[in-house]
Amino acid sequence: MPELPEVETVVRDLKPGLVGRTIIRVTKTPEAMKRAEKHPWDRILTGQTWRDVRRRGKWIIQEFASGANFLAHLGMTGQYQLHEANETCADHVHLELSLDNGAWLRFRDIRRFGALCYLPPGTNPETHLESEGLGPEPFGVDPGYWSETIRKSTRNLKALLLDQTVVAGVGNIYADESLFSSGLHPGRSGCQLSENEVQKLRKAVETILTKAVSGRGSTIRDYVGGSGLAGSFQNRLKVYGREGLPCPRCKTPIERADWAGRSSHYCPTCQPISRPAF
DNA sequence: ACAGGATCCTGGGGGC
DNA sequence: TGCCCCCAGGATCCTG
Repeated sequence: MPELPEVETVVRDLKPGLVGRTIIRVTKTPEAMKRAEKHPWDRILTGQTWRDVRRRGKWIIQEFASGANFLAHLGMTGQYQLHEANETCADHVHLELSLDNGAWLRFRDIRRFGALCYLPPGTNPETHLESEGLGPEPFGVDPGYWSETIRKSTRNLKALLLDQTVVAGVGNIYADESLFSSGLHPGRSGCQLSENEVQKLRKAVETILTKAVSGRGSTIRDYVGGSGLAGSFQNRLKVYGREGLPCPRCKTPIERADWAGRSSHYCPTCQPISRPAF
């Protein structure tokens, strides 16, 4: 579900309510989540105090004063929210933490594709994620790295953008939007791109994600921020979810086809499959 | 090295 | 109202 802008929004919403707070009780543990590590969560989380909350790719990094880190990934339908003392608990809450100010922090995940990971003191979370293959943040990517990675690959652009080892944080929505913005067809091979095209794509990814962060992300179905507020960027999407509707640039109906096993939305006129002659 | 499919899950929407 | 089928923002694993 959530891509970089949605995860960033959750982090910004949660951070002021978590930093300095202490977990006094763990009232639900994530046994039902296959991608949550097996830990005595009750024992390792109780007493921890948040020192920082930040994002890396689609991961939420919670740094505790003890030096331990607690990582959360929202998968497709994950929600990570702070609740007031009296708020009732929805279905599919897999982790519930009671804080020292009476608030509750709940991790809810309908489809259970999310992940939870605990790193003991001494393990740097960013280094850990990078050792697992996580690629660079999409902001301020070195143009040389980008060109080298994209242009030497025969894979199609949609697959490259979705690959978290190439660049971290892009998912289906913003891959489609970035490709439209740069006039590139999702099925084009990375090695077919000119240097100009590849840099246009790099800038488009950065621009689209920045705008989406400003709009608090896109709420298509389940996504809400850390305070429960929905996103707004879904209203500014130009191709995603707009199959059959006119292209905002040229009025050609937007098409949808599978690339890299994901439904991809694009304008067949503005995003030609072969490189324009001019 | 890469494409494609299956897989982990639940729920919403459309068609009948 | 109900049932069945398809679809979904992620990521991994397997096969060819």
